[in-house]
Amino acid sequence: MKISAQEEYGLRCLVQLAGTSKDESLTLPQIAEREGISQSNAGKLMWLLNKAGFVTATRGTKGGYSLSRPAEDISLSEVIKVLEDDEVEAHCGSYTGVLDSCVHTGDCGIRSVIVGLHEVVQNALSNVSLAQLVGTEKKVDETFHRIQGLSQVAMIKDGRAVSE
Amino acid sequence: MKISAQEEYGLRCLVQLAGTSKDESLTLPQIAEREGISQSNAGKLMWLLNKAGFVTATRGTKGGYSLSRPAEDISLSEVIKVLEDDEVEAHCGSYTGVLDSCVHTGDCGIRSVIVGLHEVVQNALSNVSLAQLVGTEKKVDETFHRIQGLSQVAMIKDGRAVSE
DNA sequence: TCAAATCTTTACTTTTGAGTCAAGATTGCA
DNA sequence: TGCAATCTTGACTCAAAAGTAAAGATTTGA
Repeated sequence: MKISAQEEYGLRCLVQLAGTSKDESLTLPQIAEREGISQSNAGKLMWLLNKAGFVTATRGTKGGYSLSRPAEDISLSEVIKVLEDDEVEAHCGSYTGVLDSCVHTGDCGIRSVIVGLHEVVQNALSNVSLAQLVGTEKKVDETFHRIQGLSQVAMIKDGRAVSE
Repeated sequence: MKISAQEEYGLRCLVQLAGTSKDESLTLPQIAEREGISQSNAGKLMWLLNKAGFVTATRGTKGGYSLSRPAEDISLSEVIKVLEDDEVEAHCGSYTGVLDSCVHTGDCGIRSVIVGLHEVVQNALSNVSLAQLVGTEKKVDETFHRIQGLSQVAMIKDGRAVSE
């Protein structure tokens, strides 16, 4: 379970914009420099984010990119959904080994794990907004640890999960 | 955020063993056939799982693989930790763009997300055992949805997260 | 209108992960 | 002992993701 380069860099570019005052915009060279990536790469990412409606691009002198919506209203789950390139829906069609379709037809425990995991991740991400990533680590840490703690408690109280 | 081929197939091979009666073992050709992957690929995966101590391998005629511990005692979080090839600890050393180290030194909101996400996933997985994956989808679904529901409730009650 | 600044798009190259192959080592059985 | 079944290991090939490059399109301002 790993975040892809596209997800990470794309998110970072958005956070740069979120940290820029509302009436200003950032150009491709600026974004590239601030994130330590090439201008070409930044260009591709911003193109994706523009297509998805997160940013507005203006061409010509004095052009650049800015967020289309307030950073507070953009949740990470939306962003990641756009930046990740495969859908969970299609899962049974990938990882089919040497065959055309997955050997596990019908009732499949693995599938549940994949889907369940994706839900857990999306749920966690839906509780964090772009705006929260601008400042220090504290706010984010707090959010995740709250989710963390509660799940833990639930599992212990329930008791069945691990020792079933 | 995506599960790798190694994680998926490795897990599936283990589930095959978990579904085999305690005194029996499965050979490489058997595992490969049941999961629809090549024998070579299965060999590599089982070698990893053997090295990590999840399975015991016996060579020679009548040999094969079997679980080293009861399936009920093996949690998915342990398994995934072994099958995923990069550590979260090393995160700031990957995705450094064209530079040698990440441009975000010190206090970094992105890092929190990566680490927090990993914790959420590991926590969810620690509540599912190999044994639970053998049967139908129901048990797994239940577990994940329980985690899901509780996080959701917590966020709503708290209220700050999304609309801060 | 023209040139400079900027985004857009497609094609190409590089890198990394996935998968295969083949030779080697160990065990059981006749 | 010797052969057949089985796991082990490292090198190799292939495919997909990541990143780069270059030509094109749009806007602003002189």
